[in-house]
Amino acid sequence: MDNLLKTFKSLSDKNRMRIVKMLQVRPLCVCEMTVVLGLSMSTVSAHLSLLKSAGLIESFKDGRWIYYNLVKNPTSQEIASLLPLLSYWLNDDEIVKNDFERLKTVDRETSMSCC
Amino acid sequence: MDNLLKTFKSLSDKNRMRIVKMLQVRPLCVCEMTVVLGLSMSTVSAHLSLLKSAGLIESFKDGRWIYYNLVKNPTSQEIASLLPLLSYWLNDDEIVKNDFERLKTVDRETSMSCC
DNA sequence: ATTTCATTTCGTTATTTGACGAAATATAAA
DNA sequence: TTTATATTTCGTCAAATAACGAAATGAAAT
Repeated sequence: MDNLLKTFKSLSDKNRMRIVKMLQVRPLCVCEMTVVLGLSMSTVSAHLSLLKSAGLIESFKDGRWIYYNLVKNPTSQEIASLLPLLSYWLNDDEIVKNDFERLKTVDRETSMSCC
Repeated sequence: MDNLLKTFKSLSDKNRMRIVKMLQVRPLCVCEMTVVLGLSMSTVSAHLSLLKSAGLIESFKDGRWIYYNLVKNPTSQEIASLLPLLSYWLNDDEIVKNDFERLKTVDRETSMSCC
């Protein structure tokens, strides 16, 4: 039960939910998320480590950056069921829509570099 | 987004999850849950009011008692999707199995009365 | 090897949360 | 109407959580 509770807990914070929704768009590095969320890097990093430990996201390295994305192979049936549901949910939410818009302007690799 | 966060938050506490799982068996009054959970009535009452405010459970009166059960008509698509999943999950969990067993012995209306 | 810079870890602080018992409320029985 | 009892509300306290800046870490570039 602890694993499932951890998963729900990781999804019950507004900023972590925004992170999950943003990662449905594309993999992101910490600095990009920092810009969209308006939080400090240490705070975003803590949220990411919590989501990772809950089994919802994973990371890979690209040069000096660490990119995060939603897990490709969930470690539990619960997460495998929740992730698809989460992509249907909240797409009409104003904050989420705004994050999606801002994500377009915050791309480290192209135009507006954030870090 | 706040409603969904509230739903997830209500599901990220061990005792509230045990309550949800117990209510999958049958409607229960506060005193019955108190016995199984080993918590004070005020604590159980607080958990119930949180689950109710999240839209997961509802209540009805029967004499001097107030019975709680899972909502028949969820107020959101999210809850409508989550409730069926929750009945598949955690049925092999030791704590949940133990609660199920104890529920059989704690029936206010028959044999062992708890309150 | 040193510098640079993205990220994580650490220490601190304010807020939220879960627990309790006591008091208040409500409702059925006497 | 008074009594009995199930439930909720209130006040309190300890523990968990989310935020920050500063310092530490790690990996690529010079």
